[in-house]
Amino acid sequence: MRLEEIQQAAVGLFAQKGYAATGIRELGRAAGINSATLYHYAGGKEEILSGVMRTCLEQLLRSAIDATSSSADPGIQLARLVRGHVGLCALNPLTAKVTDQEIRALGSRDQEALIGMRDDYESVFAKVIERGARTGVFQLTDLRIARLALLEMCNGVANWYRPDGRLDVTEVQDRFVEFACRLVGISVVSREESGDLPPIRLACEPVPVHLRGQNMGAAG
Amino acid sequence: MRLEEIQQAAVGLFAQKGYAATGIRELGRAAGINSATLYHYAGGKEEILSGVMRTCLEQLLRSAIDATSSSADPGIQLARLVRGHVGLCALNPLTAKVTDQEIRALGSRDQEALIGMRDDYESVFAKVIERGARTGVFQLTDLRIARLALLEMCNGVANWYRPDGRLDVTEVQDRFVEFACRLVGISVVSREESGDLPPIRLACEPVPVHLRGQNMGAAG
DNA sequence: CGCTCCCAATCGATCGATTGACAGACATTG
DNA sequence: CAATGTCTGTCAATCGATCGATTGGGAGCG
Repeated sequence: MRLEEIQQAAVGLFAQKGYAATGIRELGRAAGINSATLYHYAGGKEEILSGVMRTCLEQLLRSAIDATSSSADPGIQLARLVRGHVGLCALNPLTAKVTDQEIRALGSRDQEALIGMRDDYESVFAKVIERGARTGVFQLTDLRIARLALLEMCNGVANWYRPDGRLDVTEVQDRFVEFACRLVGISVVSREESGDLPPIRLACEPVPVHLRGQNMGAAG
Repeated sequence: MRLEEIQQAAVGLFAQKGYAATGIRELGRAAGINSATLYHYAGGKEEILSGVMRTCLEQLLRSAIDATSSSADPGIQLARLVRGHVGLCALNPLTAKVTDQEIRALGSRDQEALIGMRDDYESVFAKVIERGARTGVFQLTDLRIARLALLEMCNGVANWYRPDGRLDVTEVQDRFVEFACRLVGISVVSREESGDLPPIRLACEPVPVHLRGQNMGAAG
């Protein structure tokens, strides 16, 4: 699929230089095509960005719904939310970074839609935290600050984690589940309790160097 | 001072739209001067950005040295570091956001210098965390992940806190000191122990609406 | 022929930066 | 006092370059 190659090239450049500082000729060059051809497949610069962000937020939302549907325990729900979020940020750091930082680059139409999706996602966290605090499981003074601190902490993974680095994703997830549990004042939820749902690599995420040339799973 | 007005206008626009998406004519309009006049006072677009970032990082470094010099207890040192960082992010959210996100926009000269300052600052955190873990005060599995999670959590304050909002800075500082202590596995350091060093408003930070027209302290 | 894929060339607009000139304040002259 | 020179502050106009986007047409294939 030519669109995915374009998206991968775009995500790489957007994450490195920012959306506004990246030209469409540069995008074309990185994808190996002329800038005019880029419009044929992707429909324009802004459409590339909004498509990438929608892909990322849809996956986050799906993961959040999964995380809260298989147990009613707020601690386990929180651990699964964190595991899913950190897993996505770690496996798709560039996509996650672009999604987190470039909303302001979009026109008001796309911007409102994507902010709505982000709000939906964050409200899942808010509800879990609220229920955990109301039932006396979590020990928190200010629920809003706790949610913001937790989400920023998890989002930050996209700023420093690299799939070709020394740390493996599962270990980072374990560590962040531990942080999250400590943060809300409960004993640490084990990996068995929080489940080991495999994180998903998004199609728009550039393939790291150490995975280049590998069989991608499906028959080609 | 005309330079500070320009910096304030620039920080406001950079934080809202990003450095690359902000034109110098737009900067001039926001500062009430012609774009050519802007060069007379500030020397160019990139120089404005690097000046703002240097101001911010210098203040952070000074605050970190203060935080670690008045006590040898790793817990108290960590609490003071967090209090200082959160205080600066809360009082100067736009400057902090720009400083955190726009390093990539600079040329390699300024970029290297500022990355060096940031590394110096983060290494203060690293040393405190290392000593706290080595002496058995902190309960941590991976020191690097803990440092990164902690710093991202604190940096995030700049993304949501607004000085004209409902929360007061001290309360946010208290909450984040609590989170930090929980994160490293110690009992919460009280406000008395961590000190109440008043956070500083940077000259480049735009003045929030609710403070407009007030006497700024100095005569004249 | 028709269809898909692709690009060189070009559009008007805007970019960061520079130039040259004008206005006013102030000091130096006769 | 008036005339002149100098310096600072300011901006309209302009520089070449690049921006996102579009056009028209060529290459390859069925």
